[in-house]
Amino acid sequence: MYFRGVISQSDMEKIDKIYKAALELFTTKGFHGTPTSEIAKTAGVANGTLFHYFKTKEDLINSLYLKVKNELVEESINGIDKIDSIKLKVEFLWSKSIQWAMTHPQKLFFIQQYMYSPYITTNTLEEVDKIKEVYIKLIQEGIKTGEIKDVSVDLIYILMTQHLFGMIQYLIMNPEKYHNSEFMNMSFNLIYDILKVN
Amino acid sequence: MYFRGVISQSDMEKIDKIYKAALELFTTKGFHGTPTSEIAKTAGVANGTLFHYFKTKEDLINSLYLKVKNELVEESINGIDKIDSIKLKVEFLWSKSIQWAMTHPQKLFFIQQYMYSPYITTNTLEEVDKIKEVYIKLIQEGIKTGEIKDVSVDLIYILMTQHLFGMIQYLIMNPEKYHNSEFMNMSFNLIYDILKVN
DNA sequence: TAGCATAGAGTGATTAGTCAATCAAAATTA
DNA sequence: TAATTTTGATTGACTAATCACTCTATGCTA
Repeated sequence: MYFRGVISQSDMEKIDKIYKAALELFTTKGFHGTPTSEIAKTAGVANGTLFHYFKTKEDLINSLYLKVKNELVEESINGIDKIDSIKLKVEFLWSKSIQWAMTHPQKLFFIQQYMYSPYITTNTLEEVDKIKEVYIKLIQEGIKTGEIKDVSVDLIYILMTQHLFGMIQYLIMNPEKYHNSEFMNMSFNLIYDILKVN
Repeated sequence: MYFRGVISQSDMEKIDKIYKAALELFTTKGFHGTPTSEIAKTAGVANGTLFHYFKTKEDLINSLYLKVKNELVEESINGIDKIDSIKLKVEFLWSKSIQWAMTHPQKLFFIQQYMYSPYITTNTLEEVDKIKEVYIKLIQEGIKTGEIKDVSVDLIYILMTQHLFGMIQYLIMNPEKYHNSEFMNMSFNLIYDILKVN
């Protein structure tokens, strides 16, 4: 987001409306498929107002990504320091991420859509590695204590993330499983069995 | 692809040149970022020729996807019937897929780019379920014989695919590991340990 | 009244797709 | 075989539409 000066309450409301409209339209019609004019119209502001808050369309896309991804990070991390065991910490992150994705499926889809688009700038990518850091530290700690296999940290991180995405994909198609605690328990063990030292 | 009449050798050559140019440009500049005019220019044909073979730009994108995905399917499946054990069959598919991805990283990137874009039509998706069928049958057989865990077939399929994508992502970033057979062996066991009944 | 937010018509650039003209090769005729 | 006609591929200038972004006039608030 691009802005010079103090951001007032009414600014924030307007910006939020633009974000909301953009998220809705991007996920249903794609980045290219949504003209800025339609975003403005859906948000209930004039075309010019959109460009008052965002330098370009690309700026809007990148800002929205940062906002959404940040939301995911905050909600997943919040409260983790109260937990002691490494396994429980990993499980905490795991279930919080799933919880977030199940309550905001559109936002998850946006993240994926963005990740595989040519809009990503190294700049944006770097800003977002907070959650990766948390995972990486956990994994490293686990390797040190001997709880987690001594395999490349990067590999473990990628596999966890991909496994998580897969599980969410399945849950979105079979939402009743999400409320089946036996299933959810098993689903975590499926991935943790890979990581843990037998 | 859209065409009326017999497709000659020279047609195929032209079409291939268009596909090649499109793949190159789409993966580096995105679907929206590449004008059809540039595809035609790169392919060395006139603008009108492109539209002679493909009804619309979207038709080109979808056709290219089908072609690439089909290539992956064919190369992964070819020879699998000579193998007996289920585990070895799964491993065969697994390593063939990785092999293909490592020799055609651009095509893999295109597949992912497409999967998370709004160009997918149900039509296209259905046409592409051939490889899924092979996997699904293998999994079902494995469940019946007791070799594979009795979990939802769809879930197992999604997890395998995601795990595979993750592994490829890692290998592309660390290509030296691809030639390390100890690593490659371990990488397969990582996923098979999830599936197999202990 | 000063200063910033908002509006929305306007602009210039871009692009998917068209179409009438051209060309090459195959088919037909002499 | 040579001349002529037919067929369909190929071309690229052109068009109609779209879109990101600008700009100036107006509104609002402190």
